[in-house]
Amino acid sequence: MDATRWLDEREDHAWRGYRRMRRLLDLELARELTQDAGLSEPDYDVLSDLSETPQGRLRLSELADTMLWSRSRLSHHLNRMQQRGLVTREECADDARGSIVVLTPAGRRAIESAAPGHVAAVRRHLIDLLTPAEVDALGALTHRVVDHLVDPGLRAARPQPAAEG
Amino acid sequence: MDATRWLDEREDHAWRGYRRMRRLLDLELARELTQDAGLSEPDYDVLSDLSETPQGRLRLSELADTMLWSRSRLSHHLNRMQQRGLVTREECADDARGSIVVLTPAGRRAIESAAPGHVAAVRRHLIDLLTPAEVDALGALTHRVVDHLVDPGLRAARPQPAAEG
DNA sequence: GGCAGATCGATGACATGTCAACGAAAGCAC
DNA sequence: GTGCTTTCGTTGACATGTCATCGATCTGCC
Repeated sequence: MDATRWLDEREDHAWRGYRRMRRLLDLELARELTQDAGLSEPDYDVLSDLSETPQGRLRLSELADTMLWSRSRLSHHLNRMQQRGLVTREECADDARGSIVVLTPAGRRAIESAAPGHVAAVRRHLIDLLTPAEVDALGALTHRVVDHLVDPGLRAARPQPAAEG
Repeated sequence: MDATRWLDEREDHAWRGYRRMRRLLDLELARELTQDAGLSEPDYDVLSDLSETPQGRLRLSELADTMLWSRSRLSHHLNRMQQRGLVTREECADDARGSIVVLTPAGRRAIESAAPGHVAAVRRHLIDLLTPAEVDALGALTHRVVDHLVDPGLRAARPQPAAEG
């Protein structure tokens, strides 16, 4: 049992910063989204993923996997969205167990009117505060962490500081 | 009404990466924390902040502000932690409205036994996957975003790549 | 002192997320 | 086809977070 390697000052700074940003950024984006469009962030994400498909239709399990949600959570959330008329469910022809989530016209209007404001908020509170190099670093770093979480066997190594371009 | 500036490919990559990392990293850290120490992340944060004070005591509102929690949320959560014997409440001498949150011996044991494993998990799943430059970049970027959210008036500008000091 | 308004923390109602369990249907072995 | 196992999506119970509200107390002002 060797001694714990605590976080040094820089590591601690990064870790605390990440957690504070996560909390405050989420709060602010959710606040603006609710105020401007009457949608929660989960609502927005569901509608957004649906609207990116050609037909505005997705198998429930496929949508859940894309969003990294449990089927249970998605099912509950769809009930609420369905009651508000944003989505409907249809039976799946191939698989009688399945159900297909369908964007309603109202749902499409909702996401289309919400998107510009939301993207602007993401820019204003995050993206436009970063240098291009930081945007790239954030993209690289987050995807490396995600890949490692999905498959720790990959031993997702730190890229070598030098070399490579 | 000018056209929306959508996210370009790199910006979208960073934004999607951030959201996926946030979700997966939180899930994994919470999972390990529950399994190894019987604590949730909120539990851990409360205990951690308390244990960093000399006496293990903090005014409720002070703790709430530090954690960026609402007083309501903290009050609810303390009820649950109190029932499990991790904290207690004491009256505040200076201010009869106030209450002081106190770490119990059991609470101190809980955080002290949980901390090494949790820090190791943070290293394994995040910090140790980053280059030193990325750690610094993450620290700089997140704190800039946080400062801007706390006080947008600061116009927290992107640091100039060159020059300036 | 006495009043007006702010702050503190608690509470109840409600929204949301998690977890375990379930019935129905599909897949697979034989 | 018959059974065993897995997958799909739903459901109910419960844990957690948010919001509006409340009584109590403090603060500043007169």
